[in-house]
Amino acid sequence: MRASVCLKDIAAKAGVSTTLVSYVLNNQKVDRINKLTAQKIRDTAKQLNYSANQLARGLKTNKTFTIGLIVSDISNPFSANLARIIEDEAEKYQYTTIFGSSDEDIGKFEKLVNTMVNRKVDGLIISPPSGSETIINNLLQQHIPFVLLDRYFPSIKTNYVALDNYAASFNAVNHLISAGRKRIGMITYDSDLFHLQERKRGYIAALEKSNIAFEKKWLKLVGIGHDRPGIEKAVHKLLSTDPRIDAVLFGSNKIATCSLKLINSLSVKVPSDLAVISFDHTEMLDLFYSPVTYVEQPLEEIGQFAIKNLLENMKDPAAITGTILKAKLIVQQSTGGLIL
Amino acid sequence: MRASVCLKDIAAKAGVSTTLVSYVLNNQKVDRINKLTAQKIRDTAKQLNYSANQLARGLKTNKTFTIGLIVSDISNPFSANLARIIEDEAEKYQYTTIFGSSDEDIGKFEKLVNTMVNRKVDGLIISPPSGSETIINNLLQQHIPFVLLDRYFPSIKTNYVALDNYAASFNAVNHLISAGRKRIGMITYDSDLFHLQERKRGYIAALEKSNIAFEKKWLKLVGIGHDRPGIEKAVHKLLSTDPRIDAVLFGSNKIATCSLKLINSLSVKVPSDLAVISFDHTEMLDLFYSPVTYVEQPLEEIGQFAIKNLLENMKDPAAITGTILKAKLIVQQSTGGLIL
DNA sequence: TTGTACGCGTTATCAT
DNA sequence: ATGATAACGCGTACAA
Repeated sequence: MRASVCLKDIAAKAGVSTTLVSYVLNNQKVDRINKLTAQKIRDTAKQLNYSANQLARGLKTNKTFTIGLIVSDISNPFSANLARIIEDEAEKYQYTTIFGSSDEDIGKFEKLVNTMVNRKVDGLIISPPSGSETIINNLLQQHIPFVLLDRYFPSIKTNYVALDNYAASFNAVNHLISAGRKRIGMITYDSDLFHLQERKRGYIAALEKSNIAFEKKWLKLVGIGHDRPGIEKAVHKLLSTDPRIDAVLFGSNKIATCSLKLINSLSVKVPSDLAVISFDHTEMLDLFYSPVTYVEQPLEEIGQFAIKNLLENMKDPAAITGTILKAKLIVQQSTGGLIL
Repeated sequence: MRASVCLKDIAAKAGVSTTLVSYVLNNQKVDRINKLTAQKIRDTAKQLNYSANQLARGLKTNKTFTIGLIVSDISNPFSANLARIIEDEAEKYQYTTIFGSSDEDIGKFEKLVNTMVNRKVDGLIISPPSGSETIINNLLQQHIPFVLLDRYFPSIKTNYVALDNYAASFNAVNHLISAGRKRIGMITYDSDLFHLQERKRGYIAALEKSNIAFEKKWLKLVGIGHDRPGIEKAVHKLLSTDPRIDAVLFGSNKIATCSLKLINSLSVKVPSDLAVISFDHTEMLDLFYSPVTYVEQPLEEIGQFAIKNLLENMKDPAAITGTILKAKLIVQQSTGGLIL
């Protein structure tokens, strides 16, 4: 018992060759085929409920209509939202998406890349972890189309879609300063990833621009994995600075969620004691007792550009596009003006 | 230029047949192959950085090591968390996951199923939308291994992993009653999906058991899509019942999030005016001004059973397992006792 | 150890 | 103007 009907079955039933069946069902050589024959083929195909084996087709055509998506963790709302947009966008062009989570682990990441390449995905959309330059360069050498997502390596010429993290951070901190804050802290990841460096750079630049002397104790770095204890320690340390900080920028939605949970259980009041801003939106921010100002990434655009750049790169290997998008600061109560 | 090195390249370079290369690299017929030859093959394979074309292998072996996951919306935290668990669990057995979101749309759903079947996934994990019985029956007829996730059809004998939604709902409402609530509302989806019916049934049964006469105006049904206006209308209606309800059970995390946002902006106080319980956990619930009691689904277990049942069904087509798991009620402040 | 057919769909080439 | 033959993509499995 074969699993499903194949071209041969249709050919046999319709009394023609598989060649003809293939041509008809793919609308090729339309003018050379007798219309009645064509109709008969179409009818039997429908009757047998035929649909092509994509494995065989892919093997022959070297085209699988599959896109590989590698994020750091699909369960993170940021990734999940992006995945959904990419899925929809890919579907518009008949592509199916396969995915994997790297957990920022270079070993897992490499394995995922290899798996997807061996499955002959037509292209990859990748959030590369720290230290993955070699792997990315390999992809380039193998002429495998891909787009870096959310992050990129300035030293490597690739497609990428990312945020202007410097500006996003700069504007967020600037907003805090405009609201009268003077001692502004930041909790972000201890990582050499460029986009995270940019967030840090924007933070410090905004302070400098307003002649606020940056103090090292205001900047706390935490592990990029699931470093809940690290984040909680950072919050405690920031809250025991003397004089105490009056504002803080969280470098990611995870950091924000974890920190706000802790802050919620302490006697610190937002925004009177402490103004807070988060990177990325989650529902939680709107439902915090003092709805939280946040840096909104244009997820739709990011996803759309990722697919667009990827498709272009698949058509033309020389088409390499770096896309930088701007964030939007959504101001809510958590950064309300100081009562001086 | 061929994309990547294939068996033939190794065979040529090592001066042996492709057959031998295949055997060696797959550790077959180990005892019949000259160890030196084997080593030479392994060396050249490594040297050329060979890895097998999974398309070709799958075509021949009828095994792709791919699992298809269809949820209603991958960006929903419930689905995203489950997806992550399933991804990890599948990876333990070398399976790659491809995914798709149905948006509870039967057309989209059917298309996703077909796409995945044509890609010769070894099995499917599916959250079926309402009205998909025919499609599910087709899968059974085609002997395609699958497991229904989160939902199932009592009328069809399939693998499934689901929650005891009746008990979950019953216990939640019972908890409200124990906390002194007398007029308990529920907002849930207007759907004939069994698991949602069960939630409703549990709610009503709990009222009856405590001799509370159920009133129709306490139960509000909203669209299963993205029905924000419907949910908001339901909240308003529930809050204008007279005498006003003193508790409400939200039938999903989406309903909870949307409702709580609205409630947050009104003058209703949780839990003194209104006790609330949500289905499924999201961070938001912990950060609501009165942390929200919720029905916790054992996501890990659900995901693990899904893969386990699927793998068993793949080995033995006769192995059909229905798994029902119990929810846990996580009590927080939002259901605090009434001050009488 | 090796040749070769096979899985299935595509397509260049050949035949009426 | 219509249609069929056969090679091919790549890895596997069985006969030789």
